[in-house]
Formats: sequence, C-alpha cells, structure tokens
Amino acid sequence: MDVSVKGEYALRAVFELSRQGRPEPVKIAKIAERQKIPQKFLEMILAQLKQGGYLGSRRGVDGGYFLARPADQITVGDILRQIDGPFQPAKRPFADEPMDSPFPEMWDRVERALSCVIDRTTFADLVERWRQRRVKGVPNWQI
Amino acid sequence: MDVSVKGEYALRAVFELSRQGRPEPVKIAKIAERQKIPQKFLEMILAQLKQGGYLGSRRGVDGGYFLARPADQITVGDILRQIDGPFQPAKRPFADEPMDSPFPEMWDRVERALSCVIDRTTFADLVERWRQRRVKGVPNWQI
DNA sequence: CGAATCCCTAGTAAAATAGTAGGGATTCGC
DNA sequence: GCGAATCCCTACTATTTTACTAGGGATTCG
Repeated sequence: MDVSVKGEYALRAVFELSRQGRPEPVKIAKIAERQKIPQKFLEMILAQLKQGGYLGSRRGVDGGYFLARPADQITVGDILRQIDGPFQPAKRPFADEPMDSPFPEMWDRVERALSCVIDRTTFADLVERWRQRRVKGVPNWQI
Repeated sequence: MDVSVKGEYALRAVFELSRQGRPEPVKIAKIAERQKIPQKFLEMILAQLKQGGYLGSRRGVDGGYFLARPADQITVGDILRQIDGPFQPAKRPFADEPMDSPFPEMWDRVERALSCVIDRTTFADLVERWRQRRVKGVPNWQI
C-alpha cells in the first residue's frame, strides 16, 4: 500500500512545474536538480507524463517541459495512475472463482476513500498550501 | 497502491476462521482448500499472524488454528499491517533532505482516509455483511 | 508408539523496481 | 546551413520483492 519512488518523482516534477505559473518550458536538468531526481530517470518519467497528456514539451535551445493544462485541472490521482497504473487495492474477483466474498465491497470503500483525497487534490491546491505554509512558517528562502 | 497476494490470503484465512464462530481449531489444510490458497504458503502466513498475536494454534491430531480474540476485535488493518508491513503511502521526509514539500501533509490525509475504512472494519463486520448478502440472494443493487 | 498436525529453515523462479548508457531527432540563434 | 542545446528513444542491468516450493523436525493425543 505504498507509492513507488517513480510515482513520487512524478509528483515532485509536476509540482515543480506548477510552482512557477509561467508558461516557459523548464528544462529536465533544472527539475532534476531542484527536486533531487536522477536526470535520466526523470526523462523517462516526463515522457510518460507527456504521453498521458499532462505535460507538453519543446526541444532545442530554450526547450523544456510545461504543464499541458492549468494546475487546477491536474490531480495527484491523475499523475499517480499514469505512472504506477490504476491502483485497485486487490485484484478484482477471480474470473474462475465463484467464492462469494465480503472483500470486493470493502475494496470499493477503500478505493472511494482514497479517491476522495487524491482525485480532489489538484496541483494548484498543493502550491497554494505550500505558499501558505511558506509565509507563516520557516523563513527558508528559495526562489 | 495495492495489496499483495499474501495480504489477500491472510485476510481470507482470518475471514474463514471468523466465519465459524466455534472455538475448535481449523486445520491449515481445510483453510487452504476452502479459500483456494497454496497450503505451504498459507502455513507461513498463519505463523506470521500467530506471532502477531491474532491467532492461536494447537498441534496434534485435533489441532489447527483459531482466532486469539473475538472477531469484533480484529480489524482488516491489523492483518494487513502484520503481513505487508505498515503502509505509509510514501517515504517520510528524507532525513537529509530539508526540501520542504507539500506532500507529507497530503500523505497524512491519505493515511487517515484509508484508516477510516480498514481500521474500522472488523472481521465480525465482514461476516455479518456477508451473511446479510447471503440471505437476500445477492440482489446486486449497487450505487 | 505412531499418526496427524503445526513448526522451522532454506531455496528459488519470475517479476518489478530503480535506475544507467548511448546515441538520435529537433529547435533556434547566428 | 552550422552547431549547440535540448528533448527523445531503445536497450540493458543490478537489486529487491514476490510468491511460492522442499524437506524435514517438534508436539499432541489416542
């Protein structure tokens, strides 16, 4: 019941892109450095997020990655599902197995509970909360 | 974000023990057969649940496993944590990394949401729901 | 005793995870 | 058009985890 490192990296990367509202592309190298992610690994992750339609990119000298849509229209659930696959807590009823069991219903509850958090938390939310804490919290600069 | 097969087996085994309220031990072989679990694998799982204090056992001719306490005092969360380990959705803040991030707070929300289901669902609940559905013949009315 | 059962230690094939390596394709300023 | 900067693509790999299997040892009880 945990998120892969790859999934975490993906979230951090999208957060990094959301943080700077500007539409200019951000280079892989920059994201990797700021979020402490191995660059080559990050390349694969970003490619996957692009093909999911969450990011866009531009090559060349002023190239980089950028959000394909506003941060308030991308949720944590979107990204996690794109990277780690759909998380059904347990395999759905075995095809051959008629064993009626009380678990599928419970897994549904789990899935709904989870969804209430991850599918309702957008990156705009994350940035906002982070800014809030920034202001009245540790005066630890950065950007 | 999924439960291991081992975890599922553990849940099914404890459910099987909860189902027959009787205090007589149930043999591994019986549980394995009724829940379609590889017997030798199940042995390891049950041993783990016993050492967690959830089950008791008796050897010999009328031996078997039994719940170490009433089914309404064992939750799904208990069993999953014992088998799959504590599920923190993502690693807690990296010790060396001061990078203040908006994610720990979100992971807390996830954990709480999850807990609301799995730590409040006892095996007594599961058995009861399962009996209910049994009675009225799976009318399958969903949402 | 001896049959039935749980108990314990090891081993292992396959898959998933977390990367690395090396170069190819675009873009853009000049 | 050249070349530097950047993204893009395919393949490889070491490590860990998963889902078991094997083989016997220790208890219990009639």
